[in-house]
Amino acid sequence: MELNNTSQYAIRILSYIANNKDTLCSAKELSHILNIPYKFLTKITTELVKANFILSIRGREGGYKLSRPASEISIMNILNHFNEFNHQKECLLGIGMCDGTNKCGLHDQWAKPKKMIKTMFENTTLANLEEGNYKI
Amino acid sequence: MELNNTSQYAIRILSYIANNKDTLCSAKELSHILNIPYKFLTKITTELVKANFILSIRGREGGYKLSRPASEISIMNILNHFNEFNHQKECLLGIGMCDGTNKCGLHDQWAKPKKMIKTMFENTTLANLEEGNYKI
DNA sequence: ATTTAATTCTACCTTTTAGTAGTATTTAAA
DNA sequence: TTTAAATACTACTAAAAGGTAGAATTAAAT
Repeated sequence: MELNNTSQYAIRILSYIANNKDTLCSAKELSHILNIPYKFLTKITTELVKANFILSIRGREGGYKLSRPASEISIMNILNHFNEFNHQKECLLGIGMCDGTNKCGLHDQWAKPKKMIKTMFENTTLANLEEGNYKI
Repeated sequence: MELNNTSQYAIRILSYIANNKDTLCSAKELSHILNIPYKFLTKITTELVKANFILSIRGREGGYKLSRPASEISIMNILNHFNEFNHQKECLLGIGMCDGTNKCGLHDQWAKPKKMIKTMFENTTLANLEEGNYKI
């Protein structure tokens, strides 16, 4: 009932980069400030580059920056890429597809919170995380 | 963003036992009907016995039954036992405690859905899963 | 040109979760 | 009293997630 480490890290990385759009962010900097193991972080950023969330500039003075406006990257976009929350009809109890005609014991109770979370993840973008003094 | 296998199995096992309160349920029967590997199932039922959700009757003709009325076992009770959803103040982004004065970027957005899920898990008991032809 | 500091690639190690195997214990039926 | 069928215990294996190591590549600064 929580996000896995990789997804959490990915959101925090992208969020930090979004908040520093005027400068390139190096892996070293990200690792220090976000307190994410350097080697694990670079593994994730490399994937974020391939998924086109960020662009990388290689070589000395290189680093990362967003590939598009922060307002165009939703939390749902990120989670989908890491296979979190993209099993729309998957059952809370893991018995396969769950719909009105063929549902698990928790289907009805789960429907409303699930929808709420889905909407929240879709409507929240990196731009929403920009202002404010949040934990990092 | 989903329940782990063990928790899912536990809920389904308890739910089935609740629905068959007039007979003892054997591990063999549970394994067959719920399609859960026998050995893994007995590992879980043994834990459910220790946690006092169910009673076991050993020996030939033995099996399991609820240790108390289905209405007194909530989904939250079960999840708490398996360490799902018992980190009340844990942050969605995994940066530790999250409250009004010290919060992560998603704290405010997450608050409402989280509360809703919590309430749902607390208010739903095995008795609520009894009637109806749900997937098993 | 060389050095330095950055990203990328390939491969491995560690921890947690999921699942299996075999045996011991218990108890009712035969 | 033996046997069959049930739960319980201990230990192991497999897969997935989390994390590390080291070398290769890139490109600006010197």
